Amino acid sequence: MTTEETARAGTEWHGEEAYDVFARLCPSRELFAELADKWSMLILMSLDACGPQRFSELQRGVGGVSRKMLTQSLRNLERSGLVLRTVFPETPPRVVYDLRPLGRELAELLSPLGHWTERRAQRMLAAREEFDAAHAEGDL
Amino acid sequence: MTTEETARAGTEWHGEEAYDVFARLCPSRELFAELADKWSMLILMSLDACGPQRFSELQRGVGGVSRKMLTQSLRNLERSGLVLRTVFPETPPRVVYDLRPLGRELAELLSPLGHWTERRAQRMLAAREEFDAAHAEGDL
DNA sequence: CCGTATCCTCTGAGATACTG
DNA sequence: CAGTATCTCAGAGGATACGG
Repeated sequence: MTTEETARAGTEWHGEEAYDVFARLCPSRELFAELADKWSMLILMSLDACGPQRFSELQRGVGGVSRKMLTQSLRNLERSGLVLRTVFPETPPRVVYDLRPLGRELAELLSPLGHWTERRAQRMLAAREEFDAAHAEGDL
Repeated sequence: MTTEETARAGTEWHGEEAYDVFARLCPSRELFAELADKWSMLILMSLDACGPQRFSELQRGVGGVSRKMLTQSLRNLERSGLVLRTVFPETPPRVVYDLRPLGRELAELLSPLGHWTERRAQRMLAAREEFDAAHAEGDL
């Protein structure tokens, strides 16, 4: 039995044990669930690819995100120490978001994921068609 | 303007252009949204870490997942060509899930994410407390 | 410009019970 | 064992309007 498997023997997490994202009650799972989110990931990737950005820039950059979800996701990321929010008290106000070191670490793991998805999109779409075709037969 | 930024000038995607996860209407975005999901990611990570597994093994491995969500996520992953489902026609039936090459590629990008979360959990939790404390002041 | 507050809709997801 | 089907409900998330 490997270390990995040992750590996962039970998935209840009764404290004392090491952090384990597979364990339902482990704090790291809650964090993981928050980060394993479409909007959060795209925001971090956008900040990684394009550098510091204003709120409205982010909204344009992350296509389809509503102000509500953008605000909400940014707050979570800020709260967990991944993103830095800086307000310039001008009129009209200017607010700039940037990655903090922790966020940059994560973004650098995330960006390859985005690129991989783009690179393999064709292949996955083909697989889908095949799958759908194969399963249409059975349902005639 | 970098290539990256050029590709993201508009986020509408009118076909013809390269795949772009930041574009709301790009097919790669739909794929990304499906993969940027707690359960899908944990399933791929579990298959990566522990090898081929049966349905019930996966359910135990991925703590807290319901049969419904497990089935649903596995179907999606199978449909997109990431996971292979093999049925052994015995009684009782045995069904084994494994990574296909495409899924293994992805899983190898995902697993570091899980480990990163576990490694940095403490730090993120500390940041949260700090944030919450700082914002409790203002709300007195 | 950068949000917050409110309303409203729709689906994500658990619980439960049934099938091959 | 490995699912499918149905019901149910909370909460995700969009639209809109207002505030600093």
